[in-house]
Amino acid sequence: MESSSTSAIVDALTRAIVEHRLQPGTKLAEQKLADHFGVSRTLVRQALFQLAQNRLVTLEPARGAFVSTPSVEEARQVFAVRRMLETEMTRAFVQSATAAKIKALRAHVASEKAAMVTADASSRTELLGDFHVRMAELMGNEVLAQMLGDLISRCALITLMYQSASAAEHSHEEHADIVTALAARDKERAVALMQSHLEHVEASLTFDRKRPASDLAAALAS
Amino acid sequence: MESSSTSAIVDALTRAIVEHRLQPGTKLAEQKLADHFGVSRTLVRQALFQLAQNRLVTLEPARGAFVSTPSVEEARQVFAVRRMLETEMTRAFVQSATAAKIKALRAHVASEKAAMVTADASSRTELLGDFHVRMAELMGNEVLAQMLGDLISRCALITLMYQSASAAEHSHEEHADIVTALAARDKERAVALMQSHLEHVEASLTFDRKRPASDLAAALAS
DNA sequence: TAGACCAAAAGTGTATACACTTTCACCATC
DNA sequence: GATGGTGAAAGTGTATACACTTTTGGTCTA
Repeated sequence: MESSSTSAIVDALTRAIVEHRLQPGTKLAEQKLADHFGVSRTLVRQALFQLAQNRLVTLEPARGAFVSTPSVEEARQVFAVRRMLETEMTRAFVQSATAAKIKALRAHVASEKAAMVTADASSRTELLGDFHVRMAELMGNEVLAQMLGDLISRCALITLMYQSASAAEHSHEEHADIVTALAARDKERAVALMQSHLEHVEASLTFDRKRPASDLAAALAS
Repeated sequence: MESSSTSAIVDALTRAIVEHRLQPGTKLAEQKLADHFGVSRTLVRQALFQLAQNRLVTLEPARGAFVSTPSVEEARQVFAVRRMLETEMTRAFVQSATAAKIKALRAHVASEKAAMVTADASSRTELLGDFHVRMAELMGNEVLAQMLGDLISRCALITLMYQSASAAEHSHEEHADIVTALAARDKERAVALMQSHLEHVEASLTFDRKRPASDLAAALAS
């Protein structure tokens, strides 16, 4: 593999985890990762540390790193925070909405629509999450965008663990409705739609799956 | 994996930065820190990485680590996010408020009052920030509490960089008013008070200070 | 057979080594 | 005196070494 800085390793592992090639609970042995990426354990350890702070990986002292298995309780808390944050974000978005920003959101929804037909589950999940991050970015608040991005990558892990099939289609339609309300500058309607959207996503989680730990080498091969 | 040594270094540096013993812009040389803490550079580097993710420290490639100097723009964004999050948190708090929770907040406000007279500026700032984290904790949402804690430690750095004197007293009084509204289950009043409180804190920042970089050894001595 | 025990293997935690980059003082030049 | 170049010193980035812990697998025993 090519010359990998720490962030390249972080990105590769993040994708593998969020795209669900690495199942929650999988052990991430340092030397195996180091061999795979062609670097020393030093860089792998840095990457694992960073992923642990993103909550995608859990570190157990003297036992090693594992892909996180978010609990149901944690999932509910993450969604509760998202509701708080995004309710107010939506309100503020209407305040500062411009034609260009609406257009950008419409474009995103359009690309969602395309992906619903063609793409696989993890790509769809990623794109659906990006809608929310996109809103934050369009407001010009990097702090908000980064924070929401973190929350949503945690959601991606949760969603892929627990989400029932065919909820994606529903999410996409709700995004479209939200954009319509934003375009109409209808603040209260937009907020209400966003809240019910997040409630729907949370409600669609089944919270009863269990899957086996995945094979490290195979998952990173792609 | 996450050894107590590393987190001890993180804690010590966090305190030094938040308590303003280490001025923004100060260079954090790895070997000097390693000597001071009596460990190898390895652990110091891990700590600096972690602090960089908390935004208390900035890493410049091949040049080293420096205490962050948050820009005015970043300060405004952090406060914008806090307003979003805490507006809704306050709303939710009223919903789930119990006598015990109100009592806990009253106790905190009382300890603030004591500190206003006796404690130094950074202790007061810390205690004032803890009020907001305490609210999150009382709601039983660890994700929220941790996220707010991160935001507030960034605020502490910002506040200590920019805050004009005597704003602390004002904050304390506003906390007391918020608790009164919460105790009365007056949702809208509590939310309005929280919002204006955060606006006041942000407005009290002067955004025009400059201070020299501080001496590493002296700052960590205490 | 089930369980306890122990040694080897595997793996993590920390320190150190070394290559490469930046910084800085010193000197030569204009 | 200012400017620019040069080499040593300091510092960062990555790899490796080594101690210590956990895991594993087999053997002995009841």
